[in-house]
Amino acid sequence: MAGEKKRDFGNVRKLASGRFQVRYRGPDGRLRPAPHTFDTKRAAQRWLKLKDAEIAQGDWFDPEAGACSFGEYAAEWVKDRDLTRKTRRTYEDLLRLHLNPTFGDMYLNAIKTADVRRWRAARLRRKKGKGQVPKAYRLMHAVLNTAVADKLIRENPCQIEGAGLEHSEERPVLSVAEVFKLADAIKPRYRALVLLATFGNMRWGELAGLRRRNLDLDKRTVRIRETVTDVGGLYQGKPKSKAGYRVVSLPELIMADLREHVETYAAPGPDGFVFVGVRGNQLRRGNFSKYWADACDAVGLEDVHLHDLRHTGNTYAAEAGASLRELMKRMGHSSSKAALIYLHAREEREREIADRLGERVTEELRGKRNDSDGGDDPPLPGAPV
DNA sequence: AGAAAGTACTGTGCCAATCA
DNA sequence: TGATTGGCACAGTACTTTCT
Repeated sequence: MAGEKKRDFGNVRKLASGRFQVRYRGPDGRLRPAPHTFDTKRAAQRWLKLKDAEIAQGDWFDPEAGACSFGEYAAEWVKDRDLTRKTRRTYEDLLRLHLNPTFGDMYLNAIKTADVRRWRAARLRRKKGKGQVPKAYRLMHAVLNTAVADKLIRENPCQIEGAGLEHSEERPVLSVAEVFKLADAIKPRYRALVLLATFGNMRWGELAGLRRRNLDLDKRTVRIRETVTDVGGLYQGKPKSKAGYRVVSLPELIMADLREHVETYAAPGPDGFVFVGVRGNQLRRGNFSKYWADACDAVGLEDVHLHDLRHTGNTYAAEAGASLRELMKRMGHSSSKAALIYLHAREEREREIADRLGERVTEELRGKRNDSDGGDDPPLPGAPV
């Protein structure tokens, strides 16, 4: 008591109602009332003590800090990030369509894990847009992680195991015959596009952005240097990653078609696009998809996407014995994970061949035993002729 | 190394504008 | 006047990077 001033941390007072109110001073010096009143003075003092300890340990959160709506905070979050147009757009859509209808007006500190769980369950019950749920969840998680870092909320309410995971179905692999059937069926102007997507392992955006000077018919190579994306108007971009810049060599098989295509359909000059519309306009997904659908119909293929050609071509390359590194280079992948999928496919194929081989041998042995005649079956696959 | 998070791309459908 | 093109909203998928 030697003149030491007692810290004015807070006080308890009796209200006219007979209940007790607590007020405490936060680290910022402002006096705040407790969120509720107390039956007894004892309970009120106890609460004040706990609050004191919380502040002393640096665990205190400004209760008003989280009093910012999720919608506003998320909008700022997106704005502050250095995102590409496309991603920005995706995030804005996810917020508007999936998150804000539920959380937009809620205060950050009011969102509980149970709310998130309920939201997710409701969304997953819907017929459409199920696939957007994990994406929206991940975005919300990321936004709220920032809110935690900003000390606006104590912890992230997005704590649902596996909610951010997506599993996509395996895409089909076409046979060489099917690829050529498609190439025959599609408008002649896009025949080369089908072949190049397959045997050059190219993405749509890479095909749409391909310029004549990057297609070397003598060296049989295609250089991937720029891509086209299509969001609120077309714009030129760069490949997905560093590895996306690449040179892919092409099989002789398709060179005649490519040559003919360039002579007949490509835009003029080295900077001209290899693939253009009837009126010389740059290709757009939305417009191309009709021709693609028609070709698929004509051939009787269902649920085949243009992108599947890229995978198909890669599976061919894997089956032809390309190494992991070579596959990565062809596809323009920067990590081995994606390419490993195709090696998997190759292994399965080899197992299939081995199985068939085994069956044939068994059959043949059985046949030998049954009729003494050896028969004149064709040779086994891989057997010396 | 595998899971999780983060980012960027592809696919579909519809409607309006424009061109041949 | 029908085919082509542009624009947009929404859905779906592929890939890279970071975390554990």
